[in-house]
Amino acid sequence: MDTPHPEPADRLPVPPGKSGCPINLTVELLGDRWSLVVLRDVMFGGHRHFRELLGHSVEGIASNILAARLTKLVGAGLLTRHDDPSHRQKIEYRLTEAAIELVPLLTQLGAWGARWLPTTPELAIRAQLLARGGPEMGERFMAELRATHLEGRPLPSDGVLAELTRAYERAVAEG
Amino acid sequence: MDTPHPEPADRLPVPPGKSGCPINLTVELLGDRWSLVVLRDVMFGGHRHFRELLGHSVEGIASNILAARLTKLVGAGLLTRHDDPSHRQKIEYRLTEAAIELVPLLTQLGAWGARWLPTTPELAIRAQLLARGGPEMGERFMAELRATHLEGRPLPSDGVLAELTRAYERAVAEG
DNA sequence: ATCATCCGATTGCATTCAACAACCGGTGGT
DNA sequence: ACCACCGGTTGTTGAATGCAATCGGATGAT
Repeated sequence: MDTPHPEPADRLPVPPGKSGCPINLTVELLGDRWSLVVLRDVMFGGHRHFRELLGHSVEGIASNILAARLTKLVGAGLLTRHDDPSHRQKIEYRLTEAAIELVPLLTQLGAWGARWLPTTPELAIRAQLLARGGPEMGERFMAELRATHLEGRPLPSDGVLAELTRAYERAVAEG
Repeated sequence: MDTPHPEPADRLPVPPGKSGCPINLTVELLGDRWSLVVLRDVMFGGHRHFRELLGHSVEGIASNILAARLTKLVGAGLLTRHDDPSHRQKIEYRLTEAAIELVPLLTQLGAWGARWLPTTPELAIRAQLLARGGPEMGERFMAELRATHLEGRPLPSDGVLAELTRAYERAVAEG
């Protein structure tokens, strides 16, 4: 659980004998079976609690893996832990700015998968819609995420996420 | 080594009991410690042979892992194997169109890493340059890769890759 | 006060994956 | 004949992952 720093400012802490290549370091941090899937569920699914993430994910992550990933992501500065007023031992996980800036990456990931892999059509629609929206749509989405995760404001019902969700539900209804 | 099909056209082979989410399927395929690093070395390093990939990578992949990844990537339709005329048992690995279309993803990966992780400054420069070039630069780079990997033409000395390499070497010399 | 339920995890166990080092047979140049 | 090079393979070890069962504390209804 050695964590890279979450601060973009300080350069040159320099890795010991490792690589230092941006692609390699990112893969080292996020290149496993679950990290990005968990972040996807927090971003697009709006799930902020352990049980939500455990159950509502389509893939069925094991609870020990989820716990390990959450700890790692918090340590890496991609998630923050907060007490939930409604239940003393309930914990809320929120995205940090670093995680929110993964939106373009997740977008590309989804777009590529929708293009080259045998995806479920209804699920592919969201990815395609977001990719087709371009950087402008990505920025709007990131602004929404900042508002809800960083400033605690409610999600707009006319926002990007709402639009994506509606498109998905429409596809499910039609299909 | 069960491989998803490399054809974008045929939809609806539908995964058996799995997920179907574009992000999840892409993570399932590429979300490990080495797959993207190998592709990075083929794309940016121009390495097409086993020994090159084994030695010239900064990270030092083990030979058995490299062999396994190459087989997997070929099976997944991201690389193709070709005999090398210069040596009967030399094998050349070339990028496919599917792999070339990972350029935007690799770009985002590098940009995010350069922004949020303790990268080596000289290596970060390439990532930042490519990201700053936007989709237009990405397209030019992809065109270069198609020319060399798909059509067998030589790399232009005034191309994107040459420019990135020069920027890197300049940074090394100055630093 | 009791009890079922929900909360974020933890434990134990089996399987898979990655790292490391040694080695293989075929090839090509000298 | 020699030897460096070619794309791998083999064997071993420790780490990561997947799965099922379970934990102790908190909560709410009865």
